[in-house]
Amino acid sequence: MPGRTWAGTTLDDRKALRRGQLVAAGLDLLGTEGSAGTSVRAVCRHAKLTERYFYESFADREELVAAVYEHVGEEARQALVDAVRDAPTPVSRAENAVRAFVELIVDDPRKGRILLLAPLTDPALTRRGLHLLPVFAALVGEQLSRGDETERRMVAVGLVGALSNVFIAYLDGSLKVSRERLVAHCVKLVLGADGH
Amino acid sequence: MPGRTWAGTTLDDRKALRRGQLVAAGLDLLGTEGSAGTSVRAVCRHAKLTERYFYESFADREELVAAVYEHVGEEARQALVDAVRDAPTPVSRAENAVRAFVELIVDDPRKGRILLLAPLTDPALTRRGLHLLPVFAALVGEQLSRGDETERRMVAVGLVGALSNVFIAYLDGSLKVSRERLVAHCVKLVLGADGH
DNA sequence: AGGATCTGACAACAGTTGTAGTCAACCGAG
DNA sequence: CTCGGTTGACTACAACTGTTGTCAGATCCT
Repeated sequence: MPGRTWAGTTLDDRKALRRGQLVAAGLDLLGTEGSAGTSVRAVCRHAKLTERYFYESFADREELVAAVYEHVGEEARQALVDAVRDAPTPVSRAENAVRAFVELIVDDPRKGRILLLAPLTDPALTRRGLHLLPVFAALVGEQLSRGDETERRMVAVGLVGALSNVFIAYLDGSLKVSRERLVAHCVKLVLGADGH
Repeated sequence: MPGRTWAGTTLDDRKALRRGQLVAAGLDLLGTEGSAGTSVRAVCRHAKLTERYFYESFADREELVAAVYEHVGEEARQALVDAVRDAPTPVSRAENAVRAFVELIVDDPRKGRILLLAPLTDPALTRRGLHLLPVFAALVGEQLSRGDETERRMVAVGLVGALSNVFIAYLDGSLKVSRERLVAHCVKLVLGADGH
């Protein structure tokens, strides 16, 4: 019972479409204007929809922000998984992963800002503890060869912090360096964190 | 011409005292409730003063936030300078510096949160580019022995990011580890960033 | 005691926020 | 053609924001 069709599309189709527009608008605003500029009204204006449709897809502002963050996070996770698969040596794995991530955030700095900055700046995300960095850190930690449980965890947390900071500096232009050199340095960080 | 004395204190004295109360209240709110909870009204409520006295000492909300941040930043800077002075070897310098910083933010996590998180989360600080981490990073960079200009800069940025992330994880309890071990690990990070 | 000065509570302004509701217009299936 | 689901513009609400202004009363010097 998807309801009767309308202009060739079912109601659910259009609803999903509108949801997509809202998420896209949220991604745009959160990635450029930042958290403060991402209000329900601003998102609706940006998506050229009215508030009514906002609450059709999201219970409140928080849900939208979470959806945007998870959307970007999933994209990044997928990119990393794809990059690491079929890479035989640890060195090539690190290189591929770093390169994939750099490509993602250079192609679209909004996503980098959302991934790295938003969880620190938006109450809706900090309140939920919605923080993918720990998740990535855990993944990294599993790859490490040396040390006991907490040792690996500390190393992973530090490594993720180092990478984040370097990326952020690169993103906002305060670290002027070629992309190749950025990648090379990050690879060195990743490798250095493990085997030393 | 300090004006006539009042209840034993001059006007300027009381004005400075009120300013102190406001900064203290701002520190408390910014370090616990975060940026969103640090409104002019909330600060005044917290300091048990009325808005009138707020604008007696600060032109606007931004000035208060900046004052709080600079207050905490100066405290940290002083603690680091004191810790490093009279430490002969690079190793003892690193150890003392890390220990001093940990003491500062363990004694009072509000200060850690302000120092590490606030510049990322509060528009009043990001807008001013008021970010002490780059300053610290620059200081660290000068201490490094190897590499050319940009190389040192990248290393310093990464190191500061690693330390920040470890501290933040420690602060919010997601990194459960003894203080001694935290210090030891951070020292290792600092030393490892340079001589490898 | 008189009078300048300082204090604190409070109101007012215009703005934005999240969230909910109303209502006329539209559209396509029967 | 008509009727009901769908749309979008709009208003309403209460809560908050930064900021400025008012005004009665307390305080202390002369």
